[in-house]
Amino acid sequence: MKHEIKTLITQAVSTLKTSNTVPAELEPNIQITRTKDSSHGDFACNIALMLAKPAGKNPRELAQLLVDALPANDQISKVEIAGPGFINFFVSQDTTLSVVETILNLGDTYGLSNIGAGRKVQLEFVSANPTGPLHVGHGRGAAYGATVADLLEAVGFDVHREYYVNDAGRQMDILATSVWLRYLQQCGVDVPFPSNGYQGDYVIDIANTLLAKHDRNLEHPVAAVMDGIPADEPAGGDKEIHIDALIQRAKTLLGDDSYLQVFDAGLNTIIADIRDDLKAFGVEYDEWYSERTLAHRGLIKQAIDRLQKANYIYEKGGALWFKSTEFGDEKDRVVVRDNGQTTYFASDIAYHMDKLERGFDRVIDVWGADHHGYVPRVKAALQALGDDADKLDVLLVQFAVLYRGGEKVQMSTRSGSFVTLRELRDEVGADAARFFYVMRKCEQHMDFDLDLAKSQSSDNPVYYIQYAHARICSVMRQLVEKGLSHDVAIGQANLSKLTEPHELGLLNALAKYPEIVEKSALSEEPHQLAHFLRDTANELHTYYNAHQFIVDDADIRNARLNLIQATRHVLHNGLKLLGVSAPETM
RNA sequence: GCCCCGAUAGCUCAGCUGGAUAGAGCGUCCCCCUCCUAAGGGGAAGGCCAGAGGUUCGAAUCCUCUUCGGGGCGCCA
Repeated sequence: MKHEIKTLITQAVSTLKTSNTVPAELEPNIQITRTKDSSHGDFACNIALMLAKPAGKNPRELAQLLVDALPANDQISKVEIAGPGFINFFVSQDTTLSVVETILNLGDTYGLSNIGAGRKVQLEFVSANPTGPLHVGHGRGAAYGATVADLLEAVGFDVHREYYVNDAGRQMDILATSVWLRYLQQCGVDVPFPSNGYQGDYVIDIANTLLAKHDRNLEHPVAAVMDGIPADEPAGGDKEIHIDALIQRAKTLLGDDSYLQVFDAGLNTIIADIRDDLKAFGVEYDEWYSERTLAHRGLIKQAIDRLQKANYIYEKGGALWFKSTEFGDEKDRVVVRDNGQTTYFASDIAYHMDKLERGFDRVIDVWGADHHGYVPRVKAALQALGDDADKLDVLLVQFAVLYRGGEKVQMSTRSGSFVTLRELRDEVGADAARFFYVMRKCEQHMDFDLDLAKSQSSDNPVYYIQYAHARICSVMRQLVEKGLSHDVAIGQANLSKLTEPHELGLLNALAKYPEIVEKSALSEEPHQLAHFLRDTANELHTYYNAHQFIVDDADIRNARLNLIQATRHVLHNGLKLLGVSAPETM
């Protein structure tokens, strides 16, 4: 409907252009908005206010000219000029009511569209280092990324969901070494555990499976492990130097093959765990992209070569630097260290180069807001490579802080006692977690109230919406118990009897749903859908309290049942897009 | 020091990308089940949209400055 009114206005404007009432060169941005107040009709357009000045007319006068030039349309029952010069449109009753039939026909597909026209979008999200279980901070990125992906798919984009696995680099060596040291401890070797190692119990679990598989074949005496290793921090040394020495020692004593086995035992166990965890959270990927393969396929070298050929690489202090400052970054960045190893950034350049070469029309990265400083250099690299950096959008997600009993829940990765995503799911359930995470704009800091997420009351928006859905299902069960049935055709024929304010409010909400989905998707703002569903649930509950659905008059009864069934579809479809279940009983 | 995000009711947040009288929920106070789930509904009170300038027909929304929060500024990943 919105689009149709826009078309009408566009035609009216061009009519005025041909009569020279409005300068022909104007290309106005026509905005049609839903009104807040029903006395202003259903839709409003502010075009006359915007064109008044360039056309040299007063807004109300111009509005009248536009209204006069408006083509006839039987879906519009009335057009009014109001206030300073708004053009208000009143939609005909038939059009208002037709949404019910549309929804009942389309069912699960109501709200889907094809604005994306099959354009390929790659969406990378979570991509947490596989050095331990996901924690609650990752949960927000997971819920947000998955929902944006589903929304984009709903409006017709071809979405590719990807997890970038950081399976190379020093952090992974620290993990492998941590696993091996725990393994040695399980063997009874009295080695100290480094302060900078991964402290979590899951490392011990991995060590135990390693022990079960390899018996004591990876064991070395404590002297061989620790002799000549610089002191750890608590002993007055440097924890970084200490752990690096231990990594080297592990590689030397184990040899390449055994070291890789320890490394992969850690990596594979954790990746499998992350995959299960996300799956239980309703989040699945099309691809798990390995950082290691970038090097194996020569992509890192290829990327650096291309930058070199384009003259954006120079040598300083034994390292190779990328001139990212030429593209607005605040300083140049190292891509190859003086020890010959490429940096994480070099991998990321190669990864993003590869993303664009895979033919996506658009590439979206969902990152934690703490990585925001990283955006300019990645964009700089794409520009330097001659790729279209505008195809890349980075969505930054702010932190979520958990509250329990009004107190901030302390998190500490260091001690290994952080709150994991799994613990969160166990505590509040996947539905509440998914909903709460997307209830806020992503750039908004979030207070996640665990008690509220758990509470089964109207305070909790998840239950409130789910309850509206369950209530409708319950009404349908009651109908059967009373020996009645729902006749959709009779309901359809009597829709015009739905004239109560509650019914009109609900009809309005249902008609708005496709616009909400479109807008949530295109602006990457799932919270708009979350808020819409809450409002729609409210309309339903209000209606439920004010009116009886199962009434004696079969005409009104079936018309109302059509309306609430349509509402049920919208709630169901919307919740599904948010990754939340729509239970039939509660 | 530089950069990013935020500041709206007592609390947690919306505000449809510049429009009509700034909205929800919670909390507080009053009210509604012999009736389809009270996991619900109705009503009341509650606001200098952090502050100051600017842009224009019109600003919570856009620009500048200030104040206060959160985060980031490695040859770590």
